[in-house]
Amino acid sequence: MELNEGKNKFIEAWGIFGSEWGINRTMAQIHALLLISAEPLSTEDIMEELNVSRGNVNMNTRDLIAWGIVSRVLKKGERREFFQADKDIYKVAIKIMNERRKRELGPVLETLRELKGVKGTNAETKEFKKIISDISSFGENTDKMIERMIKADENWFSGSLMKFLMK
Amino acid sequence: MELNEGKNKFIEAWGIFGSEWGINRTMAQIHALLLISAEPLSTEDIMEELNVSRGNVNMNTRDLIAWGIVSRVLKKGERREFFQADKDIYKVAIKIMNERRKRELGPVLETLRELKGVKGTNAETKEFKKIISDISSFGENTDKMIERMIKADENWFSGSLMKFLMK
DNA sequence: ACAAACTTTCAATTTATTTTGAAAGTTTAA
DNA sequence: TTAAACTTTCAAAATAAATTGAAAGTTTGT
Repeated sequence: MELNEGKNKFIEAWGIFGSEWGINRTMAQIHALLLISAEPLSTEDIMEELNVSRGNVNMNTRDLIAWGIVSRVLKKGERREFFQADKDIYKVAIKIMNERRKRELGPVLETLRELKGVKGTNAETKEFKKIISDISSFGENTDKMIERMIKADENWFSGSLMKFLMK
Repeated sequence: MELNEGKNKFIEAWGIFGSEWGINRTMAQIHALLLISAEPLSTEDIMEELNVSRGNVNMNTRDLIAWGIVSRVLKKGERREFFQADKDIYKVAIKIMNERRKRELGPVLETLRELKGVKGTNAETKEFKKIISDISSFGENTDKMIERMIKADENWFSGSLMKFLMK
């Protein structure tokens, strides 16, 4: 397979994968493009490569930066900004997990905590409180686990425990 | 908080959470409703409770069943079918992970394997092959890890390793 | 201060996804 | 076999999400 065909296939696959997981397709494609690009790319490079508008590139690069997996870089003698993806895929995975933890898990855990305060002692209420409590514990544990992964040594994910788990 | 208000809040929260992760909102809401329901529910019960059409309930209950987290049950003396969710949240999490692994991770890993076959020895190609190889390893490891979790003792997730990880 | 170079915003449009609901299909009991 | 009870399908409609692109905003060099 030729390099160019390969690049296109990767960008396409990454876009589909992202959209299956609730991530905007173009954002995933920009991420893919930056991952496989040796040099940082400008807004115009991305527009051209993916055939999307300036506004779209602007919004999605901002999002990628907010996720902490893409950074702006400046080239000397160049006025405009370039974008560059973090190529350490373990770090990227950790950051994505952590962002989703904060943005999406957080609010649901908050709701679950409230729901534990539902009043009543009849069978129906007990059933409700039981499942809410179960889901809440599970969620809180998952949350803590991810939090610990982040706080731990940066190498945790590629380190010994991970290796043991994935052996 | 009253039970009914609590139920509604849970259904709403679960629906939002699902949709953030690429799961159709109604499907997540039906799942939520079944999770907190002491008795199995019929199609009509669900239609009424969530204000959605018969076709919608039919499609989404089928999906939930395909995911292995909801089952059909028959009540004696009743013609129609009822639906019931698996209330063991650990099992549910494992099943969801496994389904997503098969459906979504699988295809992307397949593509990555193909992409390793890209030809060329120049710097650009090497860069490409390096990142593809990294992503591929990471993906294959994640895949294997989940697979092992499934195959292992059913109690794995609530068992000692999990407890250690989440301590 | 000016204007060129560049970035950001957002209302309007396009595209994608979800939902509806009525018709077709199936099962059951008599 | 018939009809009532129930389930499934799917084209059309409704809704939600992503995208465009031009105008507004900002920064930089002279």
